[in-house]
Amino acid sequence: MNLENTQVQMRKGILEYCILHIISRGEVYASDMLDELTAGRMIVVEGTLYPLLTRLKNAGLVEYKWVESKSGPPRKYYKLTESGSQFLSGLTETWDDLVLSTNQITQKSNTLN
Amino acid sequence: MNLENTQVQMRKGILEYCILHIISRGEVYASDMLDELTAGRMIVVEGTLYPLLTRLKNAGLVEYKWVESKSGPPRKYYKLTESGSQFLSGLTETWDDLVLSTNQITQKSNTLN
DNA sequence: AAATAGTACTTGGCCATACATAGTACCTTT
DNA sequence: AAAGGTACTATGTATGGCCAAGTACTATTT
Repeated sequence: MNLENTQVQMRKGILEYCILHIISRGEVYASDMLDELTAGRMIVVEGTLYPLLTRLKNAGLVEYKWVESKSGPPRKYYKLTESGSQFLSGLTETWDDLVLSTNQITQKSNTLN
Repeated sequence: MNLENTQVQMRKGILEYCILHIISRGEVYASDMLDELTAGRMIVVEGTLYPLLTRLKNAGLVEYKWVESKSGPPRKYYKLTESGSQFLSGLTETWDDLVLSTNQITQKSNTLN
């Protein structure tokens, strides 16, 4: 039980939320997502992102189309499905609630005690 | 892949943070913690809390002493160790960073696009 | 044309945690 | 002694993040 490990655990599920959100803003492919995540200081490696995209696709939350590239192999451009859009709404609420609860619990010493 | 499942995933690691924080405010036993978590709308069941406390104890982050009760079996009253206090500091930073990053990514459409 | 480097995506296995479920042990009340 | 409540324990399942290695395609270099 070390910090690094707990940091990994804390990310579980949250990445899914971030990625769905990024996809919701327009069609993107994996490298675009990595760039946006990195810009937000959320470091993600390929071995995490690609399996996650596959899960989202299998769950019917996203879909993709192949688009040829001028500088390498073709890319999968993702976009949200209707189902994925609804799912994202639910996730947003879940995340907001979680942050609210956590803040209330961890700041209780300053406000109630 | 459903909402309920993702909600569970999102909690991973965060409970550890919340519980360490609760223990940091004074000696408490399991039922006290459950009450505080519930008050913050963070629902936790025994099957989650007790194993977590055992892990924290084995990792040397918390320690406990048995205290007899007037209304039932004796209780384990927990408090943070020096090591646990440092760990909590690290966790606090991790959590704050995670919230910051997530908010930045999910609100990007309003600020940068 | 062959070798090299870069980009995009895939796959298999490992680990830790949240949870469900069932069970143990102790105490008080009736 | 029986019943009910409280406190804690143990086992097994499912999931996701990550590492590491690998495949496949393209462009560039030699």
